[in-house]
Amino acid sequence: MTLGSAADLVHELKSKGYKITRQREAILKVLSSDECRLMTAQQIYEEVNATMPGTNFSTVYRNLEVLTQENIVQKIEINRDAAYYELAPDRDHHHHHLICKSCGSIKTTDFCPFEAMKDEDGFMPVEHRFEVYGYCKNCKQ
Amino acid sequence: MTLGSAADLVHELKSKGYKITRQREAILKVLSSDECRLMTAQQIYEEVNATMPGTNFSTVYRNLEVLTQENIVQKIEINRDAAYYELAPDRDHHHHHLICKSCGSIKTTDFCPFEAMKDEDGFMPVEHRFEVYGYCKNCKQ
DNA sequence: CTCGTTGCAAAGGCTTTGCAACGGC
DNA sequence: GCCGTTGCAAAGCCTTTGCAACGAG
Repeated sequence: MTLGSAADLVHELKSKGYKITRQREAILKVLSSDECRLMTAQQIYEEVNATMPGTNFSTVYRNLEVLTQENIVQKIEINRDAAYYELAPDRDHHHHHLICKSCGSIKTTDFCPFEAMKDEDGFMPVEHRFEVYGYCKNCKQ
Repeated sequence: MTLGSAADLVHELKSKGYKITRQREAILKVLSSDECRLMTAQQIYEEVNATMPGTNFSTVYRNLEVLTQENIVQKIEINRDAAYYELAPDRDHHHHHLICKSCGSIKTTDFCPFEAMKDEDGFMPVEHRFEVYGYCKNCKQ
């Protein structure tokens, strides 16, 4: 699976029968921008409106839902304040999160505990979440 | 640290300057009942009202917040529908969760990936969450 | 032209908060 | 009696939904 560029993702959506709107393109562009992104709907909304002014909050939410269902985006519910979204593991490299309890910054780590896990009586694992909370380099004085 | 019985926890709260009310006792009793519990505020509210009819939702929430801050209870935000609460790892044995994507049942596992994690450049870990989503014995046909 | 998509506004659902009454200690 | 706690009702906040207008193919 190729690491998703915005254009690739647009193409993929199209081939699945979805229409390509300027709003949809803007959202995909934000999500697949260079740096590793873990964003709230609010943040995505703001960045999208920088290129596509007038785009509605509902539109962002509805598209994030479509993208999540099509497994292009992964929804992460770290805390109840707001859900986070990022490119799905298939599109990006598999990783986990280091979350600073002080400044809220989120780093990614390649360490994955999943392989080490022994069989759990009868349970068939499909997905997993591993998040570490602590203090980042700047905040740990 | 002793595994918290309701009486112990009541005593601990008292020694920290909190007043002991019948509502508070009922909440602690529910949380520290025999089986490993991972409950929503709604579920706690219902069980508390079985012994203390008339207890308000706000009271449950306010107490859960106090208990979380005093590190007696741990708040787990698995999905946005509702937060889950359980005795904090210090009070209970350390464990993680196996969550069935079909029936929603939650089992616990003693497997913990934390020791295996290598140092992450400058990040000082304090807490961690590891949750595995999949299908339980009954649902995995 | 058709049917998916958007904007708008309102509703939903969990959680929090203001305030007066209550009740541990 | 004091001050933390409760009950009640209302508000907050993220997210979802109904509906008419829009627009991609």
